[in-house]
Amino acid sequence: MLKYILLGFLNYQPMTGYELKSIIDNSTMHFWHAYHSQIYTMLRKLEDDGLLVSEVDDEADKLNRRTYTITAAGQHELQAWLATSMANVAPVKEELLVRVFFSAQRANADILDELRHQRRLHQNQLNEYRALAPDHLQDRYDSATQRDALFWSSTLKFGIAYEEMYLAWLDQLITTLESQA
Amino acid sequence: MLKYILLGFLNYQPMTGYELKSIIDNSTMHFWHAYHSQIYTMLRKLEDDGLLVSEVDDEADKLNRRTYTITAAGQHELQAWLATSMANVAPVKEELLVRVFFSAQRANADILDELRHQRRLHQNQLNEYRALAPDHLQDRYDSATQRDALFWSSTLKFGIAYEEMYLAWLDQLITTLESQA
DNA sequence: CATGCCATGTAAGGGGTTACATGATTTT
DNA sequence: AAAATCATGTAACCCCTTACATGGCATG
Repeated sequence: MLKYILLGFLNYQPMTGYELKSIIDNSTMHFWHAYHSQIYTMLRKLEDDGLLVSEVDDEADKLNRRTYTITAAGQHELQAWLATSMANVAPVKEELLVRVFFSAQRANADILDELRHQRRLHQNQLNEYRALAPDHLQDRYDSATQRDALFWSSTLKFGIAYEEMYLAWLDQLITTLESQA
Repeated sequence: MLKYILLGFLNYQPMTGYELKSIIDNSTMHFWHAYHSQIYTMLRKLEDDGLLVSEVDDEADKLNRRTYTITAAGQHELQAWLATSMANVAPVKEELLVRVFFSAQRANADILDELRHQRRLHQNQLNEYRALAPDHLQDRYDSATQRDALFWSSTLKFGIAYEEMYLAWLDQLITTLESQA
């Protein structure tokens, strides 16, 4: 998946691994994230596969910044992937639900501590998403269109709806446990 | 995480790998899933670590069914894990959002095909969750209490809320794209 | 006697996580 | 001068996914 995220961003304009890391942290974090170690490794692999080319401008800068550019083969692979259909829904993996599922033997006070802690974290997450201007990404790309902004803001809406759902669920469980005090 | 799911279920009663696979498929699938290859491997590892013990009853059955039982060390490790706090929210990984994010160059008709396809899948998922009786798990465990049922049904509520949220988000995006026809 | 389900495993490859490692530039 | 940020990489380990592989039991 990271493969297509990198191809997707580089399809707008050439970038370094560091810039890609920063953009992923600031724009896809509500549905996909990656470590820098993973990004640099994958960029090398995509270059080996002929989907990207890279160059370091030794003259102009000593930081060894390697700028990656998507190739025609890379663009083709990206479009081919986008055209394929997802056979199944992506499975959810939620650690907190594992903990809740096996919580029957724990004291309500301890469970409530953890739930309230999680509630704060998710409230923070929601606040961060809401603080993002709808066009916070558009400013970074010359080639971004109104249509890009439509899809980007749609994924952000998902992130907001997810956190709102999560908070409502937490509140429901917290209220239930409190009423047993 | 699978480690604690296996310990968690075996904390109710001894079981075989096959039974654990079946129970995971029928009860935690909305927040965690695992392949049988992973389950058998992990059970062996947990036995090596002294958290489980297993035996095959050669006399009574030829199916080589290996029944795992949690040890005191395993119970301790499970409780210790439940007592730790999650430092961060679990990151979401949603392939469909990756696709939507990079969809600007695709035709609306193609995107709508995929979104409607996903809508059907998520509607099916929601219907399945709603069809589960609130006590569908309780019947399987002698030692399950009312309190177990409370937490189990709470995680199921999460699954239902998640799918409802997902459908509402899909409908919103579908409507937006349709209005551009 | 064929199909479907019960039952358990191994192996290869891919992807994700954490830690280690280094060094330049910019800001305070 | 110190601290923060920019910038790139490697290595070990673990987990997940897919495929391969085998064989017993039950039902029609």
